[in-house]
Amino acid sequence: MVYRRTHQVVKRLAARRSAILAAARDAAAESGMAAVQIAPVAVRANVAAGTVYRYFPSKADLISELIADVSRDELAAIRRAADAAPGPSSALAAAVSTVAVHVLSQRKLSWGILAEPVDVDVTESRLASRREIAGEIAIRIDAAVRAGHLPAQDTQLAATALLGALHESLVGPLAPDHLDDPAKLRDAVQSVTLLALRAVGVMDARARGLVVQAAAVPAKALVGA
Amino acid sequence: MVYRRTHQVVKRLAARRSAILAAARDAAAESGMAAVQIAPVAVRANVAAGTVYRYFPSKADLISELIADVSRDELAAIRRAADAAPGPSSALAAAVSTVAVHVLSQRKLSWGILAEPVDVDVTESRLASRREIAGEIAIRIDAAVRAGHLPAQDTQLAATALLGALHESLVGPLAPDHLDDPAKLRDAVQSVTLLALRAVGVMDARARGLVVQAAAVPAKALVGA
DNA sequence: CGAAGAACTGAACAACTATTCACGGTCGTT
DNA sequence: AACGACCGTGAATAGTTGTTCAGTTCTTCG
Repeated sequence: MVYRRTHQVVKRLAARRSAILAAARDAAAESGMAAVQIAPVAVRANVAAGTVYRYFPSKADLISELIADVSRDELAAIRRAADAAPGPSSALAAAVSTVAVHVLSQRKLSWGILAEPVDVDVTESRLASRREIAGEIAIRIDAAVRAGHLPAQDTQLAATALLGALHESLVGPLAPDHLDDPAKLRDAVQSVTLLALRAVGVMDARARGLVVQAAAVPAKALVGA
Repeated sequence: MVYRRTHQVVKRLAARRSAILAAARDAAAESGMAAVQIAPVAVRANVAAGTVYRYFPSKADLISELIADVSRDELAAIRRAADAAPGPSSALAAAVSTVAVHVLSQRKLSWGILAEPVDVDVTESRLASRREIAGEIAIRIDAAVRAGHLPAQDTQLAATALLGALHESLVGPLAPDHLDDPAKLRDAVQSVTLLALRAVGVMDARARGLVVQAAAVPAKALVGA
């Protein structure tokens, strides 16, 4: 009666778990959150429906973890971009651009993570996700304020507003469909970044410069996606 | 076999219809969209569940009409406020402030109308609602651009972004709960209006002036609500 | 008043999916 | 190899609500 999981088994279990999460992610990216149903996800992951419940207590947990995963990726990308920037204002511009590029390169998935109706309650994880990302943006705004590049303001509120602007204009239902044209995608990223920077108080002329710099790097990622 | 609806009956039918819509609206305002279920709404409206289907083909139609109704009210308020303003920039500021005040004075309802998950598909009516309101804001931005008060820009994109910023920061899940303090409410309206005006290119100093003016009128509405 | 049509009722129905669980297969220890 | 524990299966279950409809009540008009 002494059964211990061998390293091999542990690895296989972890792989299954990832496969299920990946299947959920793929389903969401392809057909939206409504397509993330236990049975289809299980098929995609090459397991039976019941197996999903060996790894996730409920559908809500599965989707919550999916949301957390995607957020983690995005947060890391934002930090990377911002940390690589030469100064606080550039960092802010880079952070904003990165968010824009990310949501645009995975519009359906982003929409699913952010706001698409789901039949189970995932408000908690969505809230956590936004809080983290808004917090990161707030930090960058704060740095720019302290550097004297921006007027004093409620940075948390500003960060939240910026995220709302990005999401609504790029992945919301009103967002235009310029998926066909890479040039238009870049334009959209730049326009929205410009709006965001001006919103927190960057002067128009300076903002335009920052936007061009910030757009240079992630533009590649966008084309590649 | 000549049965004709008497004026009295027509009026009663219309009243019932309104009662059902009002019941739905109340339910949404009180407990969110999840509470807008046929049976409870019917009880609220003092009719049987089946009766609801004499007036609305399906739950989706009921909710769509609810969304359209609320949007109509908001749109009218925006137009009224903007038209009463002395100039294009003031009009824009007034429009933005009005949206802010409206969503804050009915947070739960606004959230329900805008983005709260619903089990039936209402994307169409939500889209129409946003399109109308964003269009109105776009018109005001355009006017300010043509008056030379703002730099040239994609007004539709800008309007969408502004709405996103307002909604996310005031009624989104990350919005702080300052329902308790009227002063903080006014602060929030002003802060967000300021962000919005700067976003489209109003200079900081001028924007601050516009915000104070625009806040003066609707502030009363907010206190009254 | 009475017949015919319209409106209303609310209990029964239907459809959709998350979740369960008894069974069979696989893995680890002795 | 044998045994026990765990892992995987997928058909059956269950709970939730929108929707229907046969019967009842109300309204109109000859």
